[in-house]
Amino acid sequence: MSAALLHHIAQYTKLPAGEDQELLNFFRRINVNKKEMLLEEGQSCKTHYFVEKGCLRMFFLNSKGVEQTTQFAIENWWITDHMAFQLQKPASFYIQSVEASQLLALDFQVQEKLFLRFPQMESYFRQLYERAYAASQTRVKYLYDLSKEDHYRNFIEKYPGFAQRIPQYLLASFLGFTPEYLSEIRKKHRS
Amino acid sequence: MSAALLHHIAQYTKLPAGEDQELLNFFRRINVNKKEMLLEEGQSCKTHYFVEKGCLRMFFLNSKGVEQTTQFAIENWWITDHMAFQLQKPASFYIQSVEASQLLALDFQVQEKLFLRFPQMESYFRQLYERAYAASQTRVKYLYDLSKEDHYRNFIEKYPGFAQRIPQYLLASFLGFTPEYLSEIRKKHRS
DNA sequence: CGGATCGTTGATCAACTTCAACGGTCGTGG
DNA sequence: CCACGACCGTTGAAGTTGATCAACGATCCG
Repeated sequence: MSAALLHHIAQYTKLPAGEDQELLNFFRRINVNKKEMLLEEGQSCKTHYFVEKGCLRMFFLNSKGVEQTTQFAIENWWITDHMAFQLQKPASFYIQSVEASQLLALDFQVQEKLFLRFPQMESYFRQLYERAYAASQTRVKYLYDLSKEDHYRNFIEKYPGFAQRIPQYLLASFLGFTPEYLSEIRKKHRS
Repeated sequence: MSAALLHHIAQYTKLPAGEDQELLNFFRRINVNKKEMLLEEGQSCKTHYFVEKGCLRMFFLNSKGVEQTTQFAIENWWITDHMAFQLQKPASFYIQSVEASQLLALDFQVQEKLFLRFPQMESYFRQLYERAYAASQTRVKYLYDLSKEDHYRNFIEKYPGFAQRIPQYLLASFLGFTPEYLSEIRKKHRS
């Protein structure tokens, strides 16, 4: 049980043997159904989520009031509104389950205690954030460089199968264009 | 001397007293003139740069062969191609000085020794990357939400003065549009 | 079975790019 | 210290990309 997180941590750092359960005690276990809201804009963001099973998404309401998805989190991904989490300020994003999901939750106050008790976790998160930031640099590069159509092609090539896992309007929202335009691209792509 | 980095670190973590010089020995001091290249696409990216004084920029060549600036680094900022740095793979970005600059350089191999000798530096970088990633989430939000014109307005409001420090074509490149269009926006903005 | 939600299609429209041309200024060599 | 060339910012016309709006059919779920 709960092997997912421990296995993930083991890829980055070596934890002391026999203390798995004590480590897991720092986390809350959460189960959610489809379309449950885990965070809403304006709320305080107390929690960092690890997805054991399922899929979450992060989005915000853009200046026209339309939901704009900025991130998905599937198995073995962490997700939160980091600006709100770190500074303990009101969130500017929503987090919602796309599918029924099993999560582990790490609360802000608990995190500091976790680092004191397991210094290896500081190293784990250092490496995790470093990678997340690196991925973000790459993503910004794509956002600058790729046309909407190339963005679509790049996505389905990089994450084959995932496009089938989510409704099409969410994919359009994530890729940054309208469902109508996605429809047009797909038509062109088929023929 | 070199107070800038120590002062920056002190904002995130407490270093042991009297060991400043030993800490600084892990870094190389570098001075560059205007427009010197510190990293080029395809090279291995060995170094993480801290700007004590001056300004660097990161850019890539887009699919049309045009330089696309993705990041500036001024005083007290760190900069590197993180994907290439972490994985020690060929860089996909260029790093170039915008002004004559004083830098501190932390090399990849040295970094691991630094963490062993000064565990607080692991915490410093964990917090730094966490903030960088948070800022990146906010940036992606802007990239999705703001029109090019709003992007310009938002930038000069958030970083007053910086727009005067760099040539206009670099600002246009960073904001993701053509110098011609920036010119048009500025005209509209004046009147 | 019925209503709401989702994907598709086509027409019109706005934002931004591209291209070409011109004037100003900066810095470098003579 | 001057003159020349290269680079930079601006302007306007024409062209693209992708958004918006409205309408329709399909499908999912209660």
